[in-house]
Amino acid sequence: MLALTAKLQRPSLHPARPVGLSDNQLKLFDKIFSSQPTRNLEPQQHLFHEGDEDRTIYRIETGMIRLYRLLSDGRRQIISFRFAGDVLGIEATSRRHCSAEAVSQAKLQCLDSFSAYRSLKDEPALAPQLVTLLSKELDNARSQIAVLNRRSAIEKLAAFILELHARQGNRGEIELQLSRTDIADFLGLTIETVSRNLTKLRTHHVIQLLTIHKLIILDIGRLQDLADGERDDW
Amino acid sequence: MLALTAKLQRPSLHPARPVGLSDNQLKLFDKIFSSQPTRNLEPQQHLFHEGDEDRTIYRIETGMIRLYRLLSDGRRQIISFRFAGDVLGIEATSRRHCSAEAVSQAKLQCLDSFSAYRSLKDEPALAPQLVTLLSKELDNARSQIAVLNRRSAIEKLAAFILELHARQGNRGEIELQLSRTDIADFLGLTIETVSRNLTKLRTHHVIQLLTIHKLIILDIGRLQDLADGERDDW
DNA sequence: CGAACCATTGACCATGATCAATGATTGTGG
DNA sequence: CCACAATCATTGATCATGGTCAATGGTTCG
Repeated sequence: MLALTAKLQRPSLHPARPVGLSDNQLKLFDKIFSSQPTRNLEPQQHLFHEGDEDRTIYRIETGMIRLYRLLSDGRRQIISFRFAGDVLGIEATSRRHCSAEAVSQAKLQCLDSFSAYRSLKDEPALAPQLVTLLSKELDNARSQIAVLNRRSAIEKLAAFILELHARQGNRGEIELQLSRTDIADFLGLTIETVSRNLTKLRTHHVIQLLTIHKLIILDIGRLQDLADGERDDW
Repeated sequence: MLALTAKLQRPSLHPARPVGLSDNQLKLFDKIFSSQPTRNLEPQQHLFHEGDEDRTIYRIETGMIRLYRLLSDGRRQIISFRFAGDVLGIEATSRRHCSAEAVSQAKLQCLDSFSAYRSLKDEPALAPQLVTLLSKELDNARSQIAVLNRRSAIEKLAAFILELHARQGNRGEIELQLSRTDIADFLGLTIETVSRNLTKLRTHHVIQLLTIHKLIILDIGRLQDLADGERDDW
């Protein structure tokens, strides 16, 4: 999921532990994934649904995927956004725990779990790496638990922007391929609250909105303070 | 973590996927854990802290453990409560992601990760089981993400009580070994809100409080409805 | 160009946090 | 064993945050 370069002990949307793999781990996975078929997804197309029995493991080559669950009242909780290099679906035991849907056009490498477990026999070094991968996802999920609770809308949003910023290589312009609804469903807010707080950041010259889906950070220190819950009584 | 028997699609505190292991999985783990040393913890004693480098894996024999993280403002987010049979700490990669502390007196079996990975060589069937175990924790964490967000205090509390009830074998009396602060830190509420909503449940004859740490469910249907967000405008 | 969708803004309201006081329970030392 | 302190829980009053409803403005696509 998204990584964030943040001070230690400061709860961020996700502390700096990306789900992706280190270089030598990548090599092993490359070897396994390389001979596998790929799959292309159009925006809004589903990869799998909550409850599905399929157990394919995917690695994102390009594009962006959202994982989500539907709540009883029809609301959608986005669990995580996943990017190129991330691995999806190792966690499926008998059924999918959540749905996966393309945000942007995406290309994925597919690996059925039988092949994966066969590979485990030839390649025992793979097991600890699977554990590592899952551990990072778990860490990630737990970070979000710590974040979603009892943090104000502005804190969540500031942290989210910083996260995207870090994830996109700290470049000046930040691409929001996401709709306001996506952001809201991820942060556990309404679109109105997201919109209002973006405006607040804008009018206080912390960010600048170039278009609806593109923004620049003007005052990253301020943004960091906000994400950390430092009080600013504007 | 806690398991909850709830209708499908109805978000519960945790859908019915307990972290514990199935019988034949237990046998394998028994074999590995059996020759290992144990450790006893007094209430409020820590097993490990966030950031620690130790990578021991534990299985709870008796007692109750809470996993938590500290937020920058000093607040504590309880990630999960763990009971007898649950396994802790497989997810540690280089450092602990969260702290573990005994709620009640607890006895744990310890397994250092070197032994675990050595066992993996002799026992290749173990790897998928480790994955399963972690997957369940991940599922669990994600369930809590879906739950903590945008659910009212009464929904959270009702679901929590049902969870404890299921976890304690659906017996009449429910033991709350936890303080109000524990509950609040788990559900992302304040102790005042927890207290007020317990009172609300009490005055509407949904539960009865025997002592501060013991309660009976009087109207489980009502409680279920509340947990599911069915509107009751008392 | 118009329709459909998405985002913004405003007014109002409900929920739960905060501050504060009182009651209950637990633990400790005389 | 009681008395006192300390901790924990309950209850009340007030307030702020963010949700809801509603209207308007922008963007995109056929």
